[in-house]
Amino acid sequence: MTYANAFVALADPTRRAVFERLRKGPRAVGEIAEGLPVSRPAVSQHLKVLKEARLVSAYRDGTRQFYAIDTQGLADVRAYLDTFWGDALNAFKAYAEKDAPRPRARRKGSR
Amino acid sequence: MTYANAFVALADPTRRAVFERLRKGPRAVGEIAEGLPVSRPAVSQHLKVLKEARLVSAYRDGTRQFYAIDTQGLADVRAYLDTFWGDALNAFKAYAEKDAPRPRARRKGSR
DNA sequence: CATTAGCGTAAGTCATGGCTTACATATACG
DNA sequence: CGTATATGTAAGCCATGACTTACGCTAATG
Repeated sequence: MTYANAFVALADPTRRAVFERLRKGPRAVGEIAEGLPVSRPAVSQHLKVLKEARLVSAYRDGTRQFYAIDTQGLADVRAYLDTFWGDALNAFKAYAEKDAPRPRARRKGSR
Repeated sequence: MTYANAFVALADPTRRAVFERLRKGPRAVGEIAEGLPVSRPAVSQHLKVLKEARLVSAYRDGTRQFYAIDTQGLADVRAYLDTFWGDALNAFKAYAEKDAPRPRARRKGSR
């Protein structure tokens, strides 16, 4: 159920901005916070949420903490979404076959 | 940028429950609300958010309003996530090639 | 050791949003 | 028309969470 956390994580614009800053490779917290309109502690809190959603991973290098994109969380979200695709298509199919061929209003007297 | 709304929409558990109830085909608002631990107006509000995120579509049938899954919003989210996959892999690749195979200290007055 | 750099955590503030009940709107039907 | 059914909207309450500043902790450095 990590996809639930992933949705929550990616729902916040600032947190997406943090996440997107890791596109070009691992970055330290200070580098990520630099240029963002929020404080560095705020970035730390966002990274924590992203990490719990398995969207990022971290490792130390001296006093610095590097964060990188973790594709695990992305895969979880993708898998969740894919279940809807199949279901949605199947549902439409079943609906078209079993129920009314036209989803229009069933008029009264006529027919 | 509808993926932003989609993330917000799917971040809420109740709203996901509403969304998942459409897996097996279009449903009226009353049917969706039935069995859920929230009131029917709450479901209406959730459906509004889902609709604005292009995750569901709606059509009338008499006094009833049917909602169905709209794959457009799903596709938008998927496309957004896919950009990270490529970037993440490329970044790792570039990192493994250019920088050290071991994430050892570098830069900034290294000695 | 003492100091500095780099992060994480604590505590408190404030806006957002999810929920409720009450009301408004729209369509079918006798 | 008047009523019933089905849904959307309004207003208000309250918990959650995103932000701030202040502080604590760890690791490199001289």
